[in-house]
Amino acid sequence: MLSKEFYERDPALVARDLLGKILIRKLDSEVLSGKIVETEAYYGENDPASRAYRGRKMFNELMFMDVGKTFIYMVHGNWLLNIVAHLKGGVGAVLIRAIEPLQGIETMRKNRNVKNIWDLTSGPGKLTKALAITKELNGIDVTERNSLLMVVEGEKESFEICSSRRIGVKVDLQQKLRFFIKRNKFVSKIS
DNA sequence: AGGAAGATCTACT
DNA sequence: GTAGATCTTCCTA
Repeated sequence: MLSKEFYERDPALVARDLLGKILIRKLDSEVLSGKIVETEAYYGENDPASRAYRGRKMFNELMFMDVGKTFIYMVHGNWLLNIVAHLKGGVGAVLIRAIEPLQGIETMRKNRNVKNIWDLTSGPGKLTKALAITKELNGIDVTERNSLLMVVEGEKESFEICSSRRIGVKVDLQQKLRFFIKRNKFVSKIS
C-alpha cells in the first residue's frame, strides 16, 4: 500500500511516480487489477484545465481536501478517475488515464463489451467502465487496506517515462503534465 | 432550460 | 486518421 505522504507532494511528481503502480478494484466476488501506465496532473486556481480553476465548489471540493482519496466525475458520459494529490494546504489531483489489465480480464471484457484486449482499459473512460468505477466510489481512500479501490506498489521493474502536454483539454499550461510508460501498448495515445 | 465537459464509438475517406 | 453523433452529470442563467 502506498502511504498518505506519497500523495502529499506536487501533483506532477505524484503523477509520474504512479506509473507502474497497481490499481486494485474489489468487487463482491472478484478482484480486478491493472498496472497504471498513463496519468495526468491537475492543479488548482492557476490551471485553466482543472476542475478547481473557478474556485472551490461543492462538486470539486475533494480536490481541496485529504490526499489519497478518489475524485470521480463525469465527462461526455464517462466517469473519470482521479486521485487527490497536492502539497499540504494545496489543490490538485492526478487523472488515471490508462492501465494495463492484470487480474479479472474476462469481467473487464464483459463490462466493456469489447474483445480486443488493447482496447479494454486504454483510456480514462474505458478503464472506469472496465473496473465498474462510478460516482459511488467518489471520495474513498485508496491508501486504506480493504478499500473498494486501492493503489499498491508494483513489481520492481525499470521503464522509460515519457511526458507530453495533456490530452483533450481546451486550454493547457506550458508544462508537460501527462506522463506515460514508453512503448506500453495500453497507453491511450502516443505523441 | 441550456450548455459545457480531461471521451469514445462508428463510419467513412 | 479524421469527422460527427452521442454519451450523462452538474453548473450557470
